[in-house]
Amino acid sequence: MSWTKHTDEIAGLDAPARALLDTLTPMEVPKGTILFCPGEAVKGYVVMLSGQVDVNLIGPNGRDILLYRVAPGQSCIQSTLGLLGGDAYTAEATAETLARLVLIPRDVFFALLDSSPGFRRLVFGAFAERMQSMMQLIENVSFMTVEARLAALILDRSGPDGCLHMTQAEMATAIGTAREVISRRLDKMAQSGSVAHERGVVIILDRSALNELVQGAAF
Amino acid sequence: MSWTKHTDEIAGLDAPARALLDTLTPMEVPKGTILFCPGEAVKGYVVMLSGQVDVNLIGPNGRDILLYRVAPGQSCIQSTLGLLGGDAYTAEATAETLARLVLIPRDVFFALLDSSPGFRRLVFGAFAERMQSMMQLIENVSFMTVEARLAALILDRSGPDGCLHMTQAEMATAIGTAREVISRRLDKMAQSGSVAHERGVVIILDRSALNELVQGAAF
DNA sequence: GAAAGCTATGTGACGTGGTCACACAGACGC
DNA sequence: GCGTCTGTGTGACCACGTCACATAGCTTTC
Repeated sequence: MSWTKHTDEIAGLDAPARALLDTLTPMEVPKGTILFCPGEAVKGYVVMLSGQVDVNLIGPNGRDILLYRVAPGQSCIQSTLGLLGGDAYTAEATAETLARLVLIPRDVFFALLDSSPGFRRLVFGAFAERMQSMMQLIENVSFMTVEARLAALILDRSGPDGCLHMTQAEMATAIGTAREVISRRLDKMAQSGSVAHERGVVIILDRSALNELVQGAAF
Repeated sequence: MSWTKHTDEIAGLDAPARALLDTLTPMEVPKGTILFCPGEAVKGYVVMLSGQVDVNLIGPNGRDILLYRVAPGQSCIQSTLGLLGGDAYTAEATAETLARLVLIPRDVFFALLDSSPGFRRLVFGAFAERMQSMMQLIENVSFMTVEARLAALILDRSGPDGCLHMTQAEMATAIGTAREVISRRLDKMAQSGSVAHERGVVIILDRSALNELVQGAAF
C-alpha cells in the first residue's frame, strides 16, 4: 500500500478494481509494434499506461485513415467491441512510441464490469469519447475539404515552435487522403504564404490564415 | 404480472430493471417527428419499442448522411453520449414511421446502470453495435465508390419484389453523396442493364451484376 | 567518399465525385 | 386548365484520388 502500483496511473478506479487489476502485470511494447490487425481474435481489454497508440482503418489500396489515438489512461475501444460483440478486429493499432499497457483478460473484464462502478465509468467514458470522435471524423471526412483538414492538422499537431514534424505520407494518413494531394495542397498554402515546408517539416508562417481555412469549410 | 407491460418488448432485461422501467410511460410520436437536433441538450436515454428512427449527420451545405438506423429494442446512442459525456447532440434523429419509445431520465438511467446487469448489457450491446456500424460507415465512405455503395443500398433495401421505393434524394442521403450523382450512376447502371428506374422506384434486373459492383470496390 | 539504395517529395494525366445553376416532367390542388 | 411542388436530367466546373513516373535528399556499404 505504500509503494506505487501501476493502477495508480489509471484515474477514477475504486478499491476493488485496483485490487483485481494489481494482480495483472503490465507489459511494455517498443515503438512500431502492431498491437493487433484486422481479422485477429480479441485477447482482452487493453488500458494504456504510457505512450501513444494510433488506431487506423486500412483500405484495400493500402491507403489508411486514422480512426483515433489512444493516450495514457485511455483504453482501446476496438478490444471492447470484440469482447461485447464477439467480432474480430477491423482496424490496426500501432504503437507510435514506446508504450506500457495492461491487458485485462475477458473474464476479469466482465467481473470488473459487474463489481466496480469505477471501472464501469472508465469503460463507458472511453466508449463515449471514442464514439464522439468517430462522429467528428465522419463529419470531417464527408463535409470538410482536404485543405481545411490539413490546416486543422497543422495547427493541432505543431509544437510550440510553430513546426510540424511529419512526412507528407503521415499527414495523408492522419486526415484520410492521398500523399500527392498533401504535396499539392502544401504547395498552394506555401504560395499563399501561410506555411513553409521542407523535407519532413511544415513551418507555420501565418496562424490566422490557417484558422480561416479551418473555419472556411466548417461552416 | 399477467398482463403485458411495455418492457416485455425489450429483450434481455432482468427483474429489477423491468420494475423500474415499468414506472415510466412510453410515448408515441408520429412519422416525420424530429426527436432531437444538433445543439439540443440531452433529456435522457431513449429505448425504441416499435417503429423506425434514422439518425443523420447534417453538413453545412444541407447535405446529410445516414449515421445509423434505430430498430425496435435498440436504443439511441446519441443520447448515451450526451448522458456520459455531458455533450449536446451533434446529429439529428427523425422518426421514419410512427414510433413508440420510452425515455429514461438521467437519474433513472444511472441507477439502472448500477443495479441491473441486464440493463448494462443492453446499453453496452447497443454501444458496441453502433460503434461497429460507424466504423463500417467510415470504411465505406472513404474506401468504396459511389457505385458500389449504391449497388449495396439497392440490394439491402429492396423488397422481395426486387423493387426499391426511394427517391434519388433519399438514396443520396443514405449513402452520403449528392442527388445528382445518384441520377448519373442510376443512368449508367440502367445502360448496363443491371437495373431499371423511374420516378421513385428502382427495379433490380440483374442481381449478380449488382453483387459484382459491391464486391468490386470492397476488395 | 563514391556507388547503391532507400525514403520523401514533385508532377502530369486522367477518371470520379460534389456543387451550382438550371431545364423539364409528372403529381396535385383548386 | 393553371400554378405549384416535388422529383429528375444535364452541362460546366472544381476538388480529390490514382497511376506512373521523375527527382532530390539522406544512409549504408565497401
